[in-house]
Amino acid sequence: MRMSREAMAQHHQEIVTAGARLLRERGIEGLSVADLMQAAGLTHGGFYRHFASKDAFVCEATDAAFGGVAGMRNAAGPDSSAGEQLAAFSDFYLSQAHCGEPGIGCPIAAYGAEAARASGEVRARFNAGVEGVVEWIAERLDGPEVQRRRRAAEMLAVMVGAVVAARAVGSAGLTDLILSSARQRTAELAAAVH
Amino acid sequence: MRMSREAMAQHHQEIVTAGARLLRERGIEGLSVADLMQAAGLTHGGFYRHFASKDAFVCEATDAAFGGVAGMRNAAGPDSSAGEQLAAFSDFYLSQAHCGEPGIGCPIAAYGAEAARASGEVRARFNAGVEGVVEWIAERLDGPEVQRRRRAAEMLAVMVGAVVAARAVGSAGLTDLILSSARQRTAELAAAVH
DNA sequence: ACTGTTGGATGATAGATAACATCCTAAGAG
DNA sequence: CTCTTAGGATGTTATCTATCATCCAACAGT
Repeated sequence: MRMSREAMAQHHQEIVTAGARLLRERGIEGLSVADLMQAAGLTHGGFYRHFASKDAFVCEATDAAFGGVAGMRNAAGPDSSAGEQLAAFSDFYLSQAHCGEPGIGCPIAAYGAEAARASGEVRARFNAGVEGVVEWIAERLDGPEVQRRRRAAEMLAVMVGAVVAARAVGSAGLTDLILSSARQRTAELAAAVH
Repeated sequence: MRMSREAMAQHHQEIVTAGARLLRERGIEGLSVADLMQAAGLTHGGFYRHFASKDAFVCEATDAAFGGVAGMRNAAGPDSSAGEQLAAFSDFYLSQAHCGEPGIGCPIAAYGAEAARASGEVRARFNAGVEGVVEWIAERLDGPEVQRRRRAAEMLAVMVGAVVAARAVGSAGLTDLILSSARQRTAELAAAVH
């Protein structure tokens, strides 16, 4: 059943979109090609007309997931001040909502550990993604370039670690403690901005 | 080939020890029962004489892995000051060595994200493990109980996030930036100790 | 006899291919 | 420019092989 060029592109898009979510929900090894294609409304056989391998799909879906992070960064709107943008970003990142819905959240927290043992291509996408986040944060901080990057990296680390730890523990009290202490630190870091 | 009672206990111990390492190296879904038993010097068939299920094994191995973290915390020796103990812990945690050898490192950074979607039993072990680390750090900080726990939670978060992010990116420069900025922050946090 | 180990069996599921049906697209004829 | 047609792109179903967790019967040391 050959489809039109647009239909094909749309299917590709749907696979990547659904995949970017499922990848964050279930991890790389936890997501099967069959489940992925079913989520996209297709059957598993057609997968390899869109991707050379599962790994190639993971690369594309990872890019899409980091693109979602970019959207999350712009939640405060482009007209807001740097401080407001940072606050909106870290507030959402460190929210219970983000912890509860990994599928729409940060790929680093969702499957960064798995990506560390993935192919070089996947790691390259993560490298670019992490670099992008650090740069975006650094642009919104004050001070000399080097210090801004250092503080941006620290901010990313607290956020990622807090969400990973908060998701791993079951107790609500511990989750709150971790998230709120991280929120406090990100607020401090973002305090001195232009 | 029946073995003595001690040999049986020793085998159990070997499975758990080898498993605690492999679990951190490959993740829960990335580790097969057959590989695990082979690493322990046994064949796959006997696994279920030691554990009711793979999940039960993951629980025990997770406890063992957190036990390894406790050993890592005592690297500075019990005679050192609180500040020295904290510094030794965070210095190792945020070292290239720890990033390069997940098998002997922190289970939260290694498979915390996977644990978040694991069974309630596994999550309970993580809860206890994380609580233990936070408590250990908090005991070595100064100030009122509540603030100590907050700072301890923040410290754990930066460390976990830094290692997860550092492992996920390939570039040495980015890894260094992340680890060193986290080291700087843990040093600040540990500065005011008794 | 009991119990832990072995090696193999089992059924499920994984990623990846193949044969086949469909029908879009581009090239050439008029 | 329009119509036709050959060829290839795209999706479906069925299937392959490997591997997974789990279980079991036979063996062997206590």
